[in-house]
Amino acid sequence: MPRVLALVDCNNFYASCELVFAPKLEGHPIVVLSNNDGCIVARNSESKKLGIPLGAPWHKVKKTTRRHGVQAFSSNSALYGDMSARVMNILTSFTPTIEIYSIDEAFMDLTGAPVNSLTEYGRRICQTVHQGTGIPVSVGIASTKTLAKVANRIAKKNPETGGVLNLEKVKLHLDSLLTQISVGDIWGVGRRWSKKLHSAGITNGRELRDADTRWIRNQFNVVLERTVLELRGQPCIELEFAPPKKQTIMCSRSFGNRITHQDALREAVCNYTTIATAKMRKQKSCTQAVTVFIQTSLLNKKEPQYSNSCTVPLGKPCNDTGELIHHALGGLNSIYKPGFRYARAGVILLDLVPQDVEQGTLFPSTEEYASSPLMNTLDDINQKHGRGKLRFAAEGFAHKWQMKQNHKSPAYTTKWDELPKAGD
DNA sequence: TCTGGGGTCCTAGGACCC
DNA sequence: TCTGGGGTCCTAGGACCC
Repeated sequence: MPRVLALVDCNNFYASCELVFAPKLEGHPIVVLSNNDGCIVARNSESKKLGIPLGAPWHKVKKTTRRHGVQAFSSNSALYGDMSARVMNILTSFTPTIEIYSIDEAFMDLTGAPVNSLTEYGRRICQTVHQGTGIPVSVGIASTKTLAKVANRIAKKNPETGGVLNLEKVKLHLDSLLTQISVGDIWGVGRRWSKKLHSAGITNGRELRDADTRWIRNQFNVVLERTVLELRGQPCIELEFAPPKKQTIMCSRSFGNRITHQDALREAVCNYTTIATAKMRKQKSCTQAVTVFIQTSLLNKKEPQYSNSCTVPLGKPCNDTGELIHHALGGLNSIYKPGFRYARAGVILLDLVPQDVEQGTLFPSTEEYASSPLMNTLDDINQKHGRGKLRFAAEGFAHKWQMKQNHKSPAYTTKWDELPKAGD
């Protein structure tokens, strides 16, 4: 039976989330900013029409966008995460064979569904998600993930499709559709390879599909070769219904203001360790090494630059926040140099292993690496009452380095005291 | 003054071993 | 002049994704 996949992708996801709770702004241009109000990461269609570029540094475009009446929102990840979960829930009610690919995308396996009613089915998905969450989505249907991505893209760009395109049904036009897609817009082709492909005379999706696979493999790698095969309708990338555990977990932030004292850096590193470690315990893993890194602003060429990192091997798997803070601070101490204005720091937990398996020992002891009651209690309380309710003293309270969020919307769906009020 | 954050996979080359 | 050959493991860096 030929495989049938759908890619469901939320339109302008972050911007759409904000609009759900600010319906008055419907029809007006809005943008969503990255952490620290750094740059623009999402725009609604009105902002796109104004020509506001994705990725633009906010401080550079703030004035002009204001003139156009653009409303800006700071990143509100709690809101987006919660809205995402609602969307995915609805998709799962259509079929359990779904791979949640990112915060705003999911692949669905529709193999076996009658081909002629697939477009209709896609429409129902759009309507149901929109009704249930207020989020608009597009659906691309095809035989491989890469082609489903193509279909989704075309559906999104062409309103006359109603947001749904079944590539199997428009096969006659496939060549012309692929010709219209620039090679850099194909899933799996980034900026670097797009450039290299262009200089080899391959400029659009059709030319990539028809390229010689051996040549692609030699000049690029096996990953791009798979992309070519997928464009031909030959599945190479499987669906993953159960997401694998993360192999590394990172937490890093740019600071709202430059840091010049080690005390503040220590505080930040403690906080990041706490966040990363809680994430790690949530997926029931232990780490075997922790990396700390610090950087001055790499973009500011006028300032003296310094960046360094330190990896501390742990000897045995660990998931205890206190212990990891100790190691992270030790690492920080060995790389810290006074006299610089630090812009960013981060903590990475490496070589993650399952919590209750001690690797390489003859007699694994399960108790030793299970979360301690203390860590469990800590996680429970912070889960219920919000992160930072219960914390290590080293995390501090002042947090002068905390990121800028001057335009943040409330946590409408995840905090009781920030629920939207009727009449607002 | 101010430019995000968090991941994965692949490959080449060096270290090391026999 | 001329200094083996083959295998494995690890790491850093480069590419990609959202």
